Amino acid sequence: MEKYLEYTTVFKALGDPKRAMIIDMLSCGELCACMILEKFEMSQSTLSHHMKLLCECGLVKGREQGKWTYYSLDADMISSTKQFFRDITSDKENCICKEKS
Amino acid sequence: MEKYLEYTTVFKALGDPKRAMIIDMLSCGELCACMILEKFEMSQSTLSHHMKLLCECGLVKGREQGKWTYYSLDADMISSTKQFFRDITSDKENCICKEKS
DNA sequence: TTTTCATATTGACGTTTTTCGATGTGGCGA
DNA sequence: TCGCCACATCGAAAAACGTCAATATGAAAA
Repeated sequence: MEKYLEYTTVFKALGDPKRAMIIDMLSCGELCACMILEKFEMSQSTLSHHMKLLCECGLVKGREQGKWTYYSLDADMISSTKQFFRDITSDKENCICKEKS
Repeated sequence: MEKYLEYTTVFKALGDPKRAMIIDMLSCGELCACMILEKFEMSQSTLSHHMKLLCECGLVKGREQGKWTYYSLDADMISSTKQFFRDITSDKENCICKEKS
């Protein structure tokens, strides 16, 4: 059950169109918050909140440099999320549906 | 932007541990609602609500037979979701981050 | 036909999420 | 040092969500 909970925050993070779009933007490389903000009609505090969620779930990493914060995708978390999604959507021997309750 | 919205409902659906677990259970094959209910501490109406969300986002299909409703995964939606996730997390030429705003 | 069973819907309630304006913080240039 | 800039945090308001008990629906059994 912990496994489901771990990825719950990831999917919740992806379950907002603006955050999904931010992930898409970061897929080409690091960007600072101000560059992301330019693309959206959103207050600065709202963006900051979205970035916090994206970092907390592990999909995104932040790197502070002087006044700026640069954000980039965390490749490990992305691939383990893909793996998780593959796991729960494919047949397997030790599926929870086969547990004797 | 419509593309992000389309998958928003899918990721929201996955963003609940019990629904992710239901997807996992269905990955081995069709199950009726009563079998799923057995695995959870959840009221019948709550499960029905979760199943409705899972169907509405497209991940799950329902098939009514007499008194029972059988649920199963929709392979097409699952593979297109994988594709979408792959798209937004991989570098590409026409990335939105490269659009001149 | 009447009852029973599986599931869906409704209405309510507390919790979480989204968003904003206002304010705080820490670095950098003047 | 002083003020500006990029970003984070706080507090509040509105909307969305998860959950339940009660009730409705519709099919099958009695």
